[in-house]
Amino acid sequence: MAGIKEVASRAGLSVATVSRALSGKANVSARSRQLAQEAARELGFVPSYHASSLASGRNHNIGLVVPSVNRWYFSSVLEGVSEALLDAGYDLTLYNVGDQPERRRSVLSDFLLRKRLDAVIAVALVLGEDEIQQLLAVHRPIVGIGGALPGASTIRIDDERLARLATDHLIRLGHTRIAHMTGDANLNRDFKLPGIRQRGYEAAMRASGLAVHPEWRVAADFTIQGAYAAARRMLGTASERPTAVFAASDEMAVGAILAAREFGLQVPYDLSVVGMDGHELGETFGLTTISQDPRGQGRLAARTALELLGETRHDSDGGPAPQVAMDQEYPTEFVIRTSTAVPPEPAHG
Amino acid sequence: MAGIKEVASRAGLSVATVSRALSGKANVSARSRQLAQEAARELGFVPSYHASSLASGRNHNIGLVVPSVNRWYFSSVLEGVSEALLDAGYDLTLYNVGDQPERRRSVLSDFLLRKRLDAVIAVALVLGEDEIQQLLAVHRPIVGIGGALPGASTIRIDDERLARLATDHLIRLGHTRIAHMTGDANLNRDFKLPGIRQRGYEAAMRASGLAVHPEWRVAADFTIQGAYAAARRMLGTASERPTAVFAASDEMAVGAILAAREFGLQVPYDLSVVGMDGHELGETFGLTTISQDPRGQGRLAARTALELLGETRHDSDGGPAPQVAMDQEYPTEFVIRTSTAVPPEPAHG
DNA sequence: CCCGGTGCTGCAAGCGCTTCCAGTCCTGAC
DNA sequence: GTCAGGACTGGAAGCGCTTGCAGCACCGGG
Repeated sequence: MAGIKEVASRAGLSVATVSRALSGKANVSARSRQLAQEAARELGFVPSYHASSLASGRNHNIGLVVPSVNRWYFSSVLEGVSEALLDAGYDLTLYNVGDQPERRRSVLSDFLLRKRLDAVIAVALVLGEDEIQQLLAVHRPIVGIGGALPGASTIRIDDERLARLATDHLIRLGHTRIAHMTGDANLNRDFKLPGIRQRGYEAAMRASGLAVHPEWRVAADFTIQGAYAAARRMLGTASERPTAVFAASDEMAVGAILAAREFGLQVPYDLSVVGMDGHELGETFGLTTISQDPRGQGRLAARTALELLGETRHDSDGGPAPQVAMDQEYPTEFVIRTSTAVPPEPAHG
Repeated sequence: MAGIKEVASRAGLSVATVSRALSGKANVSARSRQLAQEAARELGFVPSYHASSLASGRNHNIGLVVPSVNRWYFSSVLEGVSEALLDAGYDLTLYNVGDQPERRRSVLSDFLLRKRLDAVIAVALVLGEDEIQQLLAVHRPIVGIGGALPGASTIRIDDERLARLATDHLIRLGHTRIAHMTGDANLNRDFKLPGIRQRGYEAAMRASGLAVHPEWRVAADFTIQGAYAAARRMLGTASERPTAVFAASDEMAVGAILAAREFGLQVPYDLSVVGMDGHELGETFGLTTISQDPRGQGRLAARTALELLGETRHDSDGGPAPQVAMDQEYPTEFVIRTSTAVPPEPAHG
């Protein structure tokens, strides 16, 4: 494993010049640069990460904290972040903290703070004041996606408004008996999203003077299979069957559609279903949904972090210092497909 | 940001003793250790990763190279690896190389070799001889999952045999017109798995003297939606409709089931479907499949890597040096559910 | 009483880079 | 011809830890 010293002696240059040449710094003659590059290539030299980080104070490494990696939304965000970071020559250190709060705690204190991360991107992570302070204290950029991180840059969508919009779509079609599939509060108390979307649903119902039947509020775990099981239970037992379902995620919407089919209900003629998120499966099921491109959000988060690190200043030298919005609302799109229609004629009066 | 020097002076000890005390080394008196720990806690000291890595040569960081992060199999492996690594106090650096070979190349040379990774876990990655040599040259453990990495430890299932088994299951039920959903070779030439499973299917068919109708070989992209579209096309155009489908993944099997329903075909009475992998969705669809627990494979891969790093020797000091199998076949399970049955009676002779 | 161990401890030498600073050479203006 | 200034260059001082080594106190055996 060749070090920079071998490269220097092979190139007939000093270590200092080789370092400057290879890292693209100024004040190196074209000849020296070329000599250094050639020698480096011949020896297969790659600078030691730790040594250069230690010396320069920069890590070229960004941490991503996610509660899960198995769900479409999170893996899409991850994909976007990974893409943008790889392009920028940054490493991505992944912390899949899952549901366990104690794991999250140890990740925060033992890992994140070890000065080895230049920035942290946190997805759907709700942190306590003290935790945020802890993070901000190390003076590294923090970017949040889909979760409130007071004090940090965030990329978010207006979940409550969008949930309201989705519900309104059903109401405007003429539905009055609208069920809502939400998260299971017992599963993960830190996962605030279901509650927010539910508020949007309830606000829309209330605004139109519609009753929110407790039987129509069905909790599942945000997966297709969980929602399928929950929807079956609801459709099988509800004293009055809803004519529409607003699911807090597309996976759950798909689960609801599958359950409906099981009951011989035709979507959308017997049951309208609207989802939320923009899952790839939505098209196959003709799902009406609000699409939010998590991959793009991941990319944006990574770019925001890089910008906060001053990584983009090189491009526009002379211009003003980059202004990074503290709170960016990511665009969404209401995609109307074939899973929503006017409610069926009342069967028996 | 307190350094070890501050801790040392606060504890009234030398830097050396503090270092030994905090990293759990022997030859430190209980008193010194406690003093060091107290001082460290009071100052909120966390050792600099880069400095300690540089000095010790150990990184506590393992790289994971995956072709995708969005598909169930890969995200499950990722989850397992992440879990085991987090428990061991190791960092996980993720390289989502995607389909692009040039990205893979740059990842390998620019990142992996930068001495910052203690080991590499590669999932479904087919490497050239030179690439493997390149990796082995840096003298770091490499663990492969689901892909042949000659020279490296691998964790794998016998895809060809299992595909044959799945096909045989259909044959034994009496099916003779068996379609196969495989990968699209044009999409990713490096993804060898579909070809291997297809060989198993063909071997089973041949062994039973059954014809492999070209119309029944349908290529898709290993997603539900892709398989759905492909299966629809096949079911709509095949001159002679198959009575069973063996899909090279559970996602594709689900896609096939959805397509079948679209054609009014009842699974399993009109069409038997068997998948492969053990996707969580399988239960919801009553899918007969061969289950392979990728999460467990990820955990095992991580543990294997740690073992190769000698990370487990502490537990069993005095015992023999850990022997790591170079090639571990991971157990699988044939799960028979309700998507397979005897073929339908021939409709018109 | 002397001596080899044993158990801790601290000094100091790195780990492999980056970067400050001083120095050299060369240019062009005066 | 002189000199200021710019363009490069190399020496050397770190970055913040780990660890080899030497030193010291203290033990028990001879």
